[in-house]
Amino acid sequence: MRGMPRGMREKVLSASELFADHGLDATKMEDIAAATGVPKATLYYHFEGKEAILAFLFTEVLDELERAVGAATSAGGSAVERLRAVVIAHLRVISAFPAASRALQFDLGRAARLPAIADRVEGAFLGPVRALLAEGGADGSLRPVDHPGLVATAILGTIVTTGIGALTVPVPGCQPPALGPDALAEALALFILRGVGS
Amino acid sequence: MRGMPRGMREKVLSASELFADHGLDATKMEDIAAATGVPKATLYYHFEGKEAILAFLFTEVLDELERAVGAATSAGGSAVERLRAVVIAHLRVISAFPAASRALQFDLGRAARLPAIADRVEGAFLGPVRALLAEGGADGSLRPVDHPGLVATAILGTIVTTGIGALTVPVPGCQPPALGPDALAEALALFILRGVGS
Amino acid sequence: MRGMPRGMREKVLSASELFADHGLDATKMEDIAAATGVPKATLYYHFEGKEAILAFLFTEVLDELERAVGAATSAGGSAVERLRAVVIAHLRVISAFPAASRALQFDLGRAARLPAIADRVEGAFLGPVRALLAEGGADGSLRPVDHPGLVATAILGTIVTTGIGALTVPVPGCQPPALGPDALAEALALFILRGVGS
Amino acid sequence: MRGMPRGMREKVLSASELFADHGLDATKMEDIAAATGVPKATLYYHFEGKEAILAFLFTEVLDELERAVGAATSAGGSAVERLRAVVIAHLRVISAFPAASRALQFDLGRAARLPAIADRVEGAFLGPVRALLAEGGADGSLRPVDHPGLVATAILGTIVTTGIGALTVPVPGCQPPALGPDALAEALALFILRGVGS
DNA sequence: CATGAATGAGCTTTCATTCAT
DNA sequence: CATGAATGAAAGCTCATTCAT
Repeated sequence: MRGMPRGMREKVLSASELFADHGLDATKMEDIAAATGVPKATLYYHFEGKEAILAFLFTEVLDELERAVGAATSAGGSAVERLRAVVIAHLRVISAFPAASRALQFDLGRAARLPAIADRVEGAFLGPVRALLAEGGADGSLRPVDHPGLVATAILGTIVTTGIGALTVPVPGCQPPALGPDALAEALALFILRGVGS
Repeated sequence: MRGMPRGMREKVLSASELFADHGLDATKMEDIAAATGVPKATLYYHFEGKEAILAFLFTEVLDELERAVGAATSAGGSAVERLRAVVIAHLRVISAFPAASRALQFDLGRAARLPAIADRVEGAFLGPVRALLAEGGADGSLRPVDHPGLVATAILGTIVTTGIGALTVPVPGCQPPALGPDALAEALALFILRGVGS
Repeated sequence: MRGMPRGMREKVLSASELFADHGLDATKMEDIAAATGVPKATLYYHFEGKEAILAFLFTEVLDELERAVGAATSAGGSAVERLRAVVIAHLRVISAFPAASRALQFDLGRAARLPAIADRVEGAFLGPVRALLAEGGADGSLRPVDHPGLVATAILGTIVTTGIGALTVPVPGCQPPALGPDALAEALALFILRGVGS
Repeated sequence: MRGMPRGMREKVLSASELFADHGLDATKMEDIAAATGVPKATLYYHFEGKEAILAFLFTEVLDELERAVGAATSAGGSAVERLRAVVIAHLRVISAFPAASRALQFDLGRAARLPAIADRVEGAFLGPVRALLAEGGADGSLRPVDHPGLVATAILGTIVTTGIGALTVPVPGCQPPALGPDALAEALALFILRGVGS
């Protein structure tokens, strides 16, 4: 990917919607060109191809996720407070990049198979959360868990599944009384920390 | 979809792997024909197209899920016991249809946008689980929750994300020490009921 | 073509409209089956294929044309009277088989290249009219012409072009004040006998 | 249809023969590509599809027809002289574009149903000829006719039917002693002006 | 740097036709 | 005799990608 001129980043980000709505395969270079106003051949001048554009979008989201989760985990406070901060941070990222997040989920199956993406998710979210679970077990603010990898994945699934559903708008007008990212985080954190048992 | 002759069902089910590995768009009718042994034109005789075949696969999984979850929720016992049964049931379905489940997750973005699929997930899982949450709140075996729809979705995300990761084999050899569906259910139920708080 | 059971002829004739509207290639066996109520495989039992069905329709029209023109030319009277009768006869056939006539014109290019059809047109119309021109030249009721074949073709073109346009309804509602076959014949006979010169 | 580069027009015109010999449906894009030397995808880049290519060919002929008939009718002289000029002009166009004219007649049924083509024929031939008939009725050089539209159509049918038969070569070797366009025009003009009556 | 024009490589889909019953 | 089911064989069309300017 060659250095992008000013404005290109924003233009290309605006293609997220397309990928989110149709998926990688059904999104044609022609459509991207039309949606961004950047001629097809110019897109090829800056990106290797369609996949590179999608990867760029994913990278933008994952960069932000890494930054936000990093900030949350490296802040002060007990493990439980920082885990709560992670949930909020993640949902805010989804809220900030709704279309790109939706695109990421749309092509999740494919994305998860791209080692580059899997590595980024590991580094940006799963690793930090596993570390947090360990620290929490040690400082007594979290319950020790037998399978930290599994639990980290469960937390990721919880956040992403509800976040995409509640914070992005797949079909206009068919959402329940939408919670904002912070209210959603409140409810989710309760679920993640306490579960549903009495 | 015309009435399918004996054996066709099994042959077509065997195409799940293809969809699971490549996704809808990258799965060519040619490949399906080769994998199933059913000539391309014959597939078109029985199904409207590629999408209809994928929908058929999804339907098979969701039928089984509905049956299994239905059995779990309608069994005797407290709400908490039945919720635990639902988790086991769901993971067993994923375990029984690993490829089709993976395909369902692969094309989740698309699938979730198909109202038919969304309705089936609602009827097969979300509805029953919301009912269970309400009953549990009433009988005291579960903690009352403010947003039952959100929590049901969180439980679904938890089960599917970890189930697909642990019970199906996307890329050979890169799994953690694989738990079976029942051991996984044990661990997940703990997370879902207790959360990770201390 | 096997012997056709009762009612089949009428059913198949009712497919003329399809051929007239879409042409041979764009008319699918499926459509013919649907339009006639005769199952596709049964059509194949009675006809060699699509072309054979179209040929059957053409034959019906050309049989009738031959009969009608034959009656007109073999009636008594001068050559000019009989030529006038030929014009009337031809237009009545078009009027009696509007869809099949339209189909014949639709696939005229193809039909004219089929020697069988060309021969039938020669035998049913061109030959008799050439004979009439010769007789008329002899009995003085018609002007002797240098190229009787050319003139016979010109007469055919005149009748068919105007007849199809005026007596069949390609597009509903866009016809000029429609003349019936006999009024049309009157006008055409005047053109054919007198021309437009003063 | 995008703007065509130099040489494309000629190349595409050379496909007339294909359409003339096989008709629209039986002419495969592949054949056109082979015949013109223009790759299939490039044809699709310049034309919407097969029909658009055929329409382009028709347009070329009809443009020329319009020009030639326009010149003939706007020349000086009496109506009868100009009508004679129209016949010559039309036959010369057929002679200049034999394959495309044949293609036009081959798919006449289809073409006539395309409003665009019908309009062009009206503007290029029928309208001018109707005007001529009116002028001739006024200046006394032509016989007044009751149905000018019908007569104009009859003249068109006469010219086209004989012109295609005599000036283009559908099947090698089965033509009568071929007249050239001018000799043919002579014979036809006689028919059109005087008819065959004595 | 940017891009309009061009195209190679496929894939979905359609249908005429066959044949076992 | 009649027909539902099945399929082989195309062909139209699309699209990612390239490249000369």
